[in-house]
Amino acid sequence: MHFSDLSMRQQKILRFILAFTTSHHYPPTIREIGDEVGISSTSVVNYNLSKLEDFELISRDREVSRGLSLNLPRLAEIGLAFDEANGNYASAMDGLAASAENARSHRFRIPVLGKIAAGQPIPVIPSEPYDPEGWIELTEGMLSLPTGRLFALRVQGNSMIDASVLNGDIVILQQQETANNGDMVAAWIEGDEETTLKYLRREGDMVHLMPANPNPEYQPIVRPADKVRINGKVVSVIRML
Amino acid sequence: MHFSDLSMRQQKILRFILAFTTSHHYPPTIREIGDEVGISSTSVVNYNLSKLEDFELISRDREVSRGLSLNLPRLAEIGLAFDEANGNYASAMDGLAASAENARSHRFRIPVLGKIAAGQPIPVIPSEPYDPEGWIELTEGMLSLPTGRLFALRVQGNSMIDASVLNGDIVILQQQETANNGDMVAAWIEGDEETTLKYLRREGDMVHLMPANPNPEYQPIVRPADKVRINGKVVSVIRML
DNA sequence: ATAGTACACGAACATTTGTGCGATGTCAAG
DNA sequence: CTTGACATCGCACAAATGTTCGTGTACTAT
Repeated sequence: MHFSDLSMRQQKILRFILAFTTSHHYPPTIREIGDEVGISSTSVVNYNLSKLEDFELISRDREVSRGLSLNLPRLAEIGLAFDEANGNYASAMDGLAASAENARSHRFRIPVLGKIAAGQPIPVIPSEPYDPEGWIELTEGMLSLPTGRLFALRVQGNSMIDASVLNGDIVILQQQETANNGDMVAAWIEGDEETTLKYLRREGDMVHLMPANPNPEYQPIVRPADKVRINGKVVSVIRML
Repeated sequence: MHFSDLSMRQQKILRFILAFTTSHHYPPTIREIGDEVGISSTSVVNYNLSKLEDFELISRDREVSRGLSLNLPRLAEIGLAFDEANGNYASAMDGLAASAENARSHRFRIPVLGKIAAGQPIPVIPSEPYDPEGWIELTEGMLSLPTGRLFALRVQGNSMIDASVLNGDIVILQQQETANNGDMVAAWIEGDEETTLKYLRREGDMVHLMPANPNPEYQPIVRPADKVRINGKVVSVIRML
């Protein structure tokens, strides 16, 4: 299951819910979704919403207005794709007050999507739907890189301790399918069905995911390149004490 | 303006909104609030909600179901006492001035005031944020609700490398005159006329400022307590790669 | 006393908003 | 060609939900 496996409408719906929820602090209605995604019938939105619920990408409270919430950790798992043009996913939507508010400010709003294992990778990231604890906002000069497609994860485990990334830290990643040797990346390992935070190293057709911890308990993970999918590259680390 | 200045109903309403939003991931309706707080009339809830909006403690979207959201930074400012029954954030805090002049947006704006040495002297930390070289914005849950003014500094030097604070990192500090043993603090050393970033340790009348670097080049600084002034305590570390 | 203000109540009202259902189009399997 | 799962559309309906308004009470200032 990958984000791109979803229908275009479902992808748009997810992106819209994320953008809307982030800027409004409450979820959108069926009609608001329909208007934005270009679905005239509320029942079609409802239909797709139910599909997304089957995939556990959202959860719904029936008969409750705006009774839905994103399962952001799961979204991160399947590789939510951000809007290319605007970089910032939050301004992906047009015609909303949100985008207007966003357009004039040179800020990066970054969702904290969930946790990532740095250590013994955990099979499935335990997830609660939309965690309101999570979004951070940085201003222009704070990030040097082309601003775009950013998301954040909370680190679990100590495998990257030598890279000064500790258990509990938040890493900000730039969403990308490829990365260079030496980059710290979030990688999905097919077969193992797990995501982990490691240094990337390529050797021929093999990909080495290198921990940064001298303890022998942490060993490199070596896999064929086609069994590893890069979710993003770490561009920033944040720690709360 | 303090939290306890609000009417009991308004206090209850705020606590309920917080509890409800936390557990449902969307805000409550007027009637849900009324039921919980013990208000039979929806108009009374509406009335009090409008009051709270005047105080900028919440923001509302008119004619929108569940169209309200808490202004957490402002809430922290006025010292919201959380409900023990609901578990979270049970500690009573006496919030003081934070930097939340942008009340509608529910964000913490943190000025980056300058550099701090891990071994080098730097100028005083101004009590009035002026001419920051930049600023960072974090939102609501990113920081455990601050009880004081926040500011940020850019780290120079490697004396705290063992604490995973590297050269070039940005540390966010909470302004306070005192700190506990083990806290990482920015301290002004009288006589030396310099500010430095170190771990704090008290021993009798002496204050030890401990580096976190095994290299013998970095030595603890030991001074009489009255020669050391704490400028703030590190609550967060940010690193850009 | 009189007027004014803040707060509260309840009921009627007007939207907003989720749900249900019949009809249509597509496409691949039988 | 027929069948049937998918996905879509439009529309009617009912429930959920914000708004308005007339009334009442208590307290304050004039």
